[in-house]
Amino acid sequence: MTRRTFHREPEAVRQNDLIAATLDSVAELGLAGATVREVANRAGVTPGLIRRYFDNKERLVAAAYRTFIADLIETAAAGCGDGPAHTRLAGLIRASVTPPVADGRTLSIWAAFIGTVNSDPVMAEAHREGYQAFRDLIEHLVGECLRERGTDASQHLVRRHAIVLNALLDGLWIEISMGGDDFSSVDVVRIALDSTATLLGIDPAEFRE
Amino acid sequence: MTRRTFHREPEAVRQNDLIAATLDSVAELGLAGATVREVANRAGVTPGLIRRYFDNKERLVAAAYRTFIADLIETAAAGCGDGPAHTRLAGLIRASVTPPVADGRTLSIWAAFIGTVNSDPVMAEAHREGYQAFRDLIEHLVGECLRERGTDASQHLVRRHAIVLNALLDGLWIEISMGGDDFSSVDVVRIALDSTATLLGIDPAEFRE
DNA sequence: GCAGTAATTAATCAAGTGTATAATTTCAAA
DNA sequence: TTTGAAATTATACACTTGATTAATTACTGC
Repeated sequence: MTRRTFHREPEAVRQNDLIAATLDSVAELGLAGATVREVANRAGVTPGLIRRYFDNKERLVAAAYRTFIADLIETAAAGCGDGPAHTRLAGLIRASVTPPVADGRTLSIWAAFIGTVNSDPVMAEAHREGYQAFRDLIEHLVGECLRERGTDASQHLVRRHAIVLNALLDGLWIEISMGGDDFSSVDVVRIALDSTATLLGIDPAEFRE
Repeated sequence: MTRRTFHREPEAVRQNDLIAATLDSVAELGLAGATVREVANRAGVTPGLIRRYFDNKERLVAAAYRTFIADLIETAAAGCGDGPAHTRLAGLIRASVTPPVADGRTLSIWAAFIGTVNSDPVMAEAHREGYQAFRDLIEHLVGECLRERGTDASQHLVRRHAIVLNALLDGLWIEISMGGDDFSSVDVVRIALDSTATLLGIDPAEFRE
């Protein structure tokens, strides 16, 4: 009986592979399906190896969540591009309501993780970090946007607008990703942009890039 | 050695107790913590009994989800009261962003369940039912509201407004329930009502009940 | 009070879980 | 080519899980 052959990988690569395999497992099988053996199989590796890269399964899952959230925000933020603030904000919104940010797989992973936040302090911390980052990004853009057009941009108002806009984007993202409605006939990007403009008191025409 | 004493309960009562125990478990320990034994303990019952009321654990969890969603929507809808449509809509909004609809426990349960929807067809169906109900409720109220004030209430426009409003409420609900921000200084109800009025093109003053 | 039915308990099972460790294999350096 | 350290596999263990079944108990109708 011969052992299976294997080849070594740099630490960073193996970690990434394991994290990717974890996210795949969570997306397809739910958090309960992301067992050590399942993850190892998907990574083309033996279960025992996981322990060499992560102290325990909890750490692996937490690391996967951090990576997932960071990538998600980065992808959304990449839609900003550069230019005037209202263009960057529009880009962020567009990115938030279209794939790959808004899609079923992403929502599945997000929801699975969110469900643990309340009962798992480690996950709660990982969540708080990522969430704060997105909120700050929006608040910053909204502030710049208002200042750009010379309207009232007091801290209080900016914060208020950021809360509402953030909520709207979260909600739209969920609705779209869930896929329950048929948005085929409706232009979700248009809806998102027009609603944002209405909420911020901006002429919608300027938001259509 | 004597057995522990017990007393019989009507079928409906035991089922409710088991479902309530399941929801408590999910809220405090996450879905993974809602084991047959944990649920039985909380219900003051022996694990084996569960199988007399539910074919298997999956059914129990699905039943718990249905009950949870139905109660949640009912609670929110109860905020409507009666009167003119815009008053009822305002009531629904208020109820959606304040306890007991908007609170950490509710969000925890919701998130835990949502995380299973993608990988579990039974849960997916249970989810679709509840979600549709809330969406229909909003769409109906929005339509009535627009017709009430004589503005354009075409099916297309009503649907569009319902999508946006539903998203906004979902997002606000999540933000508030999550509790990350300190909404102590801000009046969330006010924010929700004003935003809705702005989106629907209604005078915010009429929305402050 | 008594008997019978059905709810409930208790005990057990096989399967799957995360973890630990020793035996192997790879690969880079000498 | 050889050697040694580190990555990887293989195996095993203790525990938890959901499920099953027989023994007991509580309650209902007579």
